[in-house]
Amino acid sequence: MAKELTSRNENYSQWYNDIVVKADLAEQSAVRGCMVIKPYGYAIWEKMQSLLDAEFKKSGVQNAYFPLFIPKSFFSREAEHVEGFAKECAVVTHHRLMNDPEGKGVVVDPDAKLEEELIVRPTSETIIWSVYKNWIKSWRDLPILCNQWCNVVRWEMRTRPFLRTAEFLWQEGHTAHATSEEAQAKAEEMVHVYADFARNAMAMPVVVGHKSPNERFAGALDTLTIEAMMQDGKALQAGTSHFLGQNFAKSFDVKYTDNEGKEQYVWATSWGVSTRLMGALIMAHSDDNGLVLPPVLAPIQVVMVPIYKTAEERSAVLDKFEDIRKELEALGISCKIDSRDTLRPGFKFAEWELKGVPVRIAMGARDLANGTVEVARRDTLSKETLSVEGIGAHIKDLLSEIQENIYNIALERRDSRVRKCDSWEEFKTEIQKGGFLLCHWDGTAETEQKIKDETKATIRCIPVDSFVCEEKGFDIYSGKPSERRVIFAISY
RNA sequence: CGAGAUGUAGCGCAGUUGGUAGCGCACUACGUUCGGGACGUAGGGGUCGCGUGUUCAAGUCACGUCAUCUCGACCA
Repeated sequence: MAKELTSRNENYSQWYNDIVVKADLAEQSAVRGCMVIKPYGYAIWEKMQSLLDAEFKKSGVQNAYFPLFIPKSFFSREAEHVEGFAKECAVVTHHRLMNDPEGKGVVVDPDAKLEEELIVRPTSETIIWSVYKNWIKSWRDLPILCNQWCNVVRWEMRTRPFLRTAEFLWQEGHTAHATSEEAQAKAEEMVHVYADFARNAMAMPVVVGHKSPNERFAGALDTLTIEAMMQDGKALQAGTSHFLGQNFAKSFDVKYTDNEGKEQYVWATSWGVSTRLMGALIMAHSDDNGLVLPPVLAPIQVVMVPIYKTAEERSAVLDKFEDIRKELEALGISCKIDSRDTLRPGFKFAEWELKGVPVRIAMGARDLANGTVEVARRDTLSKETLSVEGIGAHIKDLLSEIQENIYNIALERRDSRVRKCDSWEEFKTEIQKGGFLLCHWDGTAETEQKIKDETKATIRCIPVDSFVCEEKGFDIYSGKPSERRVIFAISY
C-alpha cells in the first residue's frame, strides 16, 4: 500500500486532518462543526487532564461543576463579555417536542416556549459569579479556587478538528481573591502551570506573554497566554489566564467584608486550556508517517510486535513478551502486545507509527535464538538490536531520551523561525513566510489593527519569559517610539 | 455570510459528444505467506448529495438546495 499521508508541503490542513483521522483520534460527527473523539484520542486527553489536575491541586484548586445552561439575563450583565460572545451562542428556546400533526416526524411544541431563553455556555464566568455571590461574605471566605472540566459551545463560522470545533472540552478555573495583587499573582501562576505542562508533558515549546488589549478576553484587564508555533510556521494560542479585575464582581455584586469591617468587591481570575491542546500536539510533532506522541502523554508507550512463521514460534515470542511486559509495567511503563495473528508485522509497524507510539519492540525467531529484541523509536525512526537482559531499564531511559529529543526538535524548529524585523516593507513579505517576527510596536490599538488589516498578522503576545527584548526602537508601521519588541505572527 | 472548488461503494478516484455503473485499496471465503503496509483464486457491496426540470433516455445538461474543503469575516 502506498503511503497514506499527503506531504505537508502540498496542503498542511489536509495533512493534519489525515493524521487526525488515520491515527484514529477523531472523526467528523453528524452535527455541523462538532467531532467525535475516538477512544485513542480521548485516552490522550485523559492523560492531559490527569496531569493538569495534579498541578491544579498543588495550587490549592478544587474541581466543581456548574450548569450547562445560562439564563439569558445572567449572561448580559457584563457588557464587554456579552459583546465578545454574543455572535456565537447556541440558544435554547423550547423544552418539548411533539408529533408533527401532519405526520412527518417530530416538531418543536410551540406551547413549550421558555419564558426566558437559556444560553448553552460558551464559557462559565457569568453563571459561576452568580453562584460565588452566595459563597462570599467575609474576607475569611477568600480565596475561592475552583476549576471545572466540561464542554462548552461556541457557534463558530469556520471549524477545524481539535483547533476550533463548535463544541469542545476544556477546563476553566475561576478564582476570587481579596486583593488585586493576589489575583494577578494567581493568573501568573496558572499561565506558568500551562507553560510547564506544554514543555514537559507535550514537549512543545511555548512563549509566555501578555496579550495586547485588542486580543484580550472579553471582560479581562489582562490576558496572559502561552503561544506555540506549528510546523507550518503559524502561531497557535494554546492556553490563557486572565486577570478579570473587579468587572465580574461588580456586575454580579460579589462583595466581602474585610477585616476592618468595610465592604469590598472581590478580584477575579479565570484560566483555561481546551482540546485545542490535542490539535497543538498533533501539529507540533507529526511527520509524514503520522502522529508522534511524547512518551509522557502516549496512552501506549511501548508496543510489542511478534514475528513468527509457526504457532510454536508465535507462542514462544508471546511468552517472552509477557515477561517483558511485566518488567516494563513494574517500571510504570504502559505497553501493549500486538498479538493479532491476521496481520503481517510490516503492517503493524506502519499502523503503530501512524498512532505515534514512542517505542516499538519486535521479536522473531532470530531474536529468540540470540536472546535479543529489535527496539525502534518513533521520533527518529531508527532501530537497534538489544539484549533482552536489562531491557526494562533501557526502555525507561529511552523514553526519557525520546521525550527530550522531541522537545529539542520542536524547539529548534521554532527558534529557527523567530527573527527580528525592523522594516515595514520587509515585514510584509517576511510575515507571509511564517514564524514569529520580533518587532517594535507603539502600543496603540490603531497600529495593531492596521497591521492586521494589511497583513493578517496579529500580536501574539508581549513576551515575558523568552524573546524578551526591552530595547528602545521605533514602531515598524507608524515609526513612533517603542520600549520593547513584541511577537507578530499569522495565527490559527 | 461573501469568493472559489468538490460531492459517484467504507476510503481514494475514473466515468468521453446524454444510452441501464467502473478502477485501486478496504471487506468476505479458501490457499500460499509472515524480519517494513503480502500474493493468488472466487465473491459481496452504489436509488451517482438531495430536489425539480429538459429528454424516448440524465452520473453526464439547466435551475434550485444541502454538505464538505480552501480563502476572507469570527474565534480557544
